[in-house]
Parts: sequence; structure tokens; C-alpha cells
Amino acid sequence: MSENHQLFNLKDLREKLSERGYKMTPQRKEILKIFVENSDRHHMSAEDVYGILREKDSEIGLATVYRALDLLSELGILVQIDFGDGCARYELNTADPKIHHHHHLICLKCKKVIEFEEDLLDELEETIENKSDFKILNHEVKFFGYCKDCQQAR
Amino acid sequence: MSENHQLFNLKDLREKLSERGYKMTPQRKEILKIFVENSDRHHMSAEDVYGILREKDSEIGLATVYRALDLLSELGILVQIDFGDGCARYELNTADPKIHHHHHLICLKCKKVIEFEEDLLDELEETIENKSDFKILNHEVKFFGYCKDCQQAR
DNA sequence: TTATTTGCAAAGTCTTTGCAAGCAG
DNA sequence: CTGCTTGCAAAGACTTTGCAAATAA
Repeated sequence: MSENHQLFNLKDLREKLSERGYKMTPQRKEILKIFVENSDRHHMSAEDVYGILREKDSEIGLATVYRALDLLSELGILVQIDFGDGCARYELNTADPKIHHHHHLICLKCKKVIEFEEDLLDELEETIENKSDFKILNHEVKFFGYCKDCQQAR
Repeated sequence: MSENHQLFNLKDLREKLSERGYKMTPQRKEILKIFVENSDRHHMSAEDVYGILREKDSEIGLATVYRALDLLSELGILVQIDFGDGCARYELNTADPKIHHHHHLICLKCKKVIEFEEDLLDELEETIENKSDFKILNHEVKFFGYCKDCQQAR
């Protein structure tokens, strides 16, 4: 079975890196690969990625993970998400709507994060691009409120 | 002139606190007041609030600020926002659409945050409430991409 | 070759926590 | 009174940074 090229391939990475004067390194390849291989496992933190690396007996250091996540976000390959749980989390910024387009419901009481698979933001995105000269690559939507359990518990 | 009751009043605070077994304290009052008085100054961090308190010669400690912001968010009086700049920020969760309903455009390169005054999310919010049993109090929308300057600079 | 990148450890920042004293209800 | 709250300082968690060695182009 070939690698998962529908999500992201290394040619894209190499291009985006050299466009901006960065270099392709085994570490950056490996870290991106982790996101491609774990695309089901949403919003991973630096520590999550580092943990996966250690399972693979990789020698990549934690600081390198932080630097790579930062860089891949700047290139628009990853997206940084924040759930207020104290650490930055990242997802592939894939063009596949099935993966890309979901929202997060965050319970104010128990802090649970629920995913909601529906988007409907294309129109708004277009409106904003037209009015603001801002080139949108991705978006992040969070709804705050009370989950089913915590509504009852009040 | 009376206090700014259109944004939030202390009766609401007292009610929400006692509903959940918390107490009304001068510190909590004062911290909420800062958000009401500075409603123009969006997304304040704990440090920002603490700075304002020190200007007022208040004796409130930083730990108390953190605890109050946390509590006011849990009560749905404030909303926590994260711009990835390393600290949590907060806004009043007012029902006034003029203040409540805006989105954030975040530049992946220069990290600039631009506010966009338009919402159009009511419909989506309703859809989600119906489908998910989640009671929504507020939302936060961020668009990631490249600002005007950074598009040209590429 | 040469500027970028890495790994390590140390430092930095933001936030939380333990505890005794102080208060609101 | 009684349990919640505060302020302080210490601890904790996550992230960044300095630097010499290694490496991609």
C-alpha cells in the first residue's frame, strides 16, 4: 500500500520550505508524516507528537518538535488550535472537507470538547475575503456553552 | 450618571454566583467592573487586568485575578479567547450583537489580529443546538491566512 | 562552503496550588 | 459559625532560547 498521498505529500512540503528559504530535513518530514498517519487523531499537542516519536525510537528532540510545529503552521500545512487546556494543539490543514470542516463545542463547566461535523462557513469566508483583502487558508470555530450532562446538573 | 447597566449589572453576578454556591466578593465585583468599564478594549489578559488594578491602587493579587477570570468564564459572564500569543484573553459575553458578534482574522506570518465586524452564525448555532443537545452561550471564530501586507511580501 | 537546523539544558512565561488568615452568608 | 475566598510565595506546565555540533543545498 502506498503512503497516504491524498492528505499531503512531501513535494508540497519541499516546495513551501524552499519558497521561504527553509530546508527540508528528516525531522520535518517525520513530524509531518505523523500528522498524515494519524489524521484520525485530531488536535495533537507537541507532547503528543513527541510521544509518538519516542514510540518509534526516534531521536528527535522536544524543542525540534516545537520548532517544526511552529514552522508547519506558518506554512499553512498545519493549523494551531487552542482549547484552553494549557497547550497548543495542531491539525493538518487539509483541503478535504470531511476532515477540515468541523467545529468544536466546549463545555464551560466540565471542559469537555465535542466535535460537530458540519460547516456552512464557505459563504462567510468568501464575504470576508472580499471585504478585507485577507487571504483565508483555514478557520477555527468554537462554541461555548453547557453540554447535555452539565445542563442537567445545574 | 448611573453605572453602565446595559452591559452587565451586579445583580446578575450575585445571582449566578449564589446559584452555584459561590460568594459575592469585592474582588470579583471589581474585576467584572474592569471589563464593563473597558468594553472598548477587547480581549484583555490576566496581566492586563492586573495592571489596571495596580493603577487603581487595588490590593487584589494576581492569583485572585486568575481565579476570578476562570470563574467568570465558567459562569458565562466572560468568554475566553486564545490568539496563540501565549496567554489567555477574555471578553465580556454580552448579548449586544454589536460587541458580541465579531470574528478574528489572524495572519500566519506576522501574527497580526484583525477584527471583522460581521457575524451570520445564528443559523449555524441553531442547527447545532438542535442536533447536539448542547446549550450555546457564545462562540469564537478565527480565520487563519495571510494579511494584505504578507500576501505581497511573499 | 555557508547559512540553516538540531539536541540539549537552561531559562522564561503564564498559570495553578498550598496554606494560613480573612470574609460572606 | 462554616465553608468559601484571598494573598503570598512556591511549584508546575508549557514553550522558547543559547550554543556548539551537524547538515542541507
